[in-house]
Amino acid sequence: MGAEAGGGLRGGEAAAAGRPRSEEAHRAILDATLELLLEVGFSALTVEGVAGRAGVGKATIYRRWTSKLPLVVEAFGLLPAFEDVDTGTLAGDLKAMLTRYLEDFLSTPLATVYPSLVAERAHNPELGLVLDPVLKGRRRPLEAALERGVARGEIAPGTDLDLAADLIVGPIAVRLFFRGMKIHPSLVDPMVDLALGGIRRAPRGTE
Amino acid sequence: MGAEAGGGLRGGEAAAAGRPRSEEAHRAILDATLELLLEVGFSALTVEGVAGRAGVGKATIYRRWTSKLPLVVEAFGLLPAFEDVDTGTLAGDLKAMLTRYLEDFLSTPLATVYPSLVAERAHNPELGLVLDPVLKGRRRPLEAALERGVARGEIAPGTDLDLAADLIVGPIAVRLFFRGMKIHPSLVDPMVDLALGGIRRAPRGTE
DNA sequence: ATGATAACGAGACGTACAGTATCGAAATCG
DNA sequence: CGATTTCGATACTGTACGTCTCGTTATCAT
Repeated sequence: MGAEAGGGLRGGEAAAAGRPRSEEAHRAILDATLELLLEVGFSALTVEGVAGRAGVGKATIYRRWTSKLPLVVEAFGLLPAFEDVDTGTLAGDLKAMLTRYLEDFLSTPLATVYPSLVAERAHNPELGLVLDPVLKGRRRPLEAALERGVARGEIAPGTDLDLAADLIVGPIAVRLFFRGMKIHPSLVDPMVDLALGGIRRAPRGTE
Repeated sequence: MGAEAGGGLRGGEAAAAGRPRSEEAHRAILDATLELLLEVGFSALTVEGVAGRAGVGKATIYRRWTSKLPLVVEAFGLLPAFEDVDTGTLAGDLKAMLTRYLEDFLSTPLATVYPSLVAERAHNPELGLVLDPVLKGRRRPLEAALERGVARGEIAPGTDLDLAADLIVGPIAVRLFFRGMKIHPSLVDPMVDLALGGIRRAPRGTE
C-alpha cells in the first residue's frame, strides 16, 4: 500500500505532478494509530482521533486508506510477530519463540488488535484478502521451526505441519483471547511438551 | 390464586406497582438480535435496527440492557454450545461433540458473535465479568468428557484437564476464527487424535 | 370503580463520528 | 512562472447512539 513519497522522485514510477505525499505524515498517522490502539483499543479508535493525534487532516488519512480498517491492518503489520530462534532442538525453539512472543503481547497493542481484526474478518470477507497474507507471514517462523524438526528427525516426515502449528499455538490463543487469561511464562514449557507429545507420534494423522 | 394474565406475576419478588415488563417484548428483542447478528454481524448491528425488527421502542431495549453489548451477551447465551455425548470412549466422545458443534457454526450466528465478544472483552474488563461465566458453562461438557476419560483410565490421573481441553479446541479455534478457514468434518478425527496423542502420554506435563 | 404507577411504541433531540467536499497555503513539476 | 497535487483545517451530510418526552395501556392498592 504505502507508496514511496516525500523526497523527490517516485522510484521507477513516472514522476507525478504536484506536491508529493508527505512520508512524515504517513509515519505520524501509523504511529498515532498504534498509540491509540494501545490506549483505547480497536472499537473505540476513531479516524478523527488519529488525525488529531497525528496533527493531520482527516482527508490526508482518507487519501491513503479507504477506512479505519485497512489503516489498522497496516499498523498491525508493524507489530512484532514470531521471531525465529534456533536452539538446536524443536522443543527449545518453540519454547523460546513462544516465550518471546508472549512478552510482545504485554508491550504492544497486539492483544487488542489481533482479536479485533479477526472478529471483523468474520463478517467481512474483503478484510480477509488483506489480512490473511499478513497473518501467514507472521506464522512463517513457526513453520520453519517445525520444518527443522522434521530435518532433525524429531518429527516423522509426512506429518501435517500446518495442523501441528495450530496445535501448538491453539492453547495459547484460546487462553489469551477467548478466556482472557494471563499466561505465566512457566506455563509455556508444559504447553509445548503436551502438544509435542501428540505431534511426535503422528506419522500420518489420518486415524 | 390469581391466574397470571399477560405479563404474569413476579416470582417471589414483591409485586411492583405499575405495568409489568412485557415478556413478549423481551423475547422479540432477543429473537431480532439473533436474526440480525446472523444477517449483518456484530459490528453492523444497531440497537435501532433491533428495535425496528422487534417492533419495539428503543427505550424498551435500554430499559433492560444498558447497551448493545450486554444485549448481545444475553442473546449469545441462547446459542448452542457443546452438547455432551457419551459414546464409551474418549476419542469417540470428543469427535462426536466437536462434529456437532461445528455444525452449529453453520446454522447460527456463533461464528460472528463469538469472536466479536472476545475482541470486545480484550479492552473491556467489565464485559469479562458477564461473559466468562457464560463461556465457562459452554465448556463444561468438554471437561465432563475428559473426566470420564480419566475414570476410564484413558487419561493418566493428575493430568491438567483444563489445559487438555484447550489443546483440543485450540486448533479448531485457530482455524475457524484466526485463519478464517472452513473445517471439513473429515478433519475432526485427525485433529482429535493428534491432540489426544499428547494428552494420553502426559502424566505430569514436565517431561 | 378509581387513581397511582410504570412500562409500552413512537419518535424528537443533542452528541459523536464517518466519510466527502472545500478552503487557502505549500511543494514540486515542466 | 503556471499547472498540479498535497497539505492542515474545517464545514457539511448522514447515521447511530443514548436520553427524553409524548399519549397510551396494564397492573396494583384502595
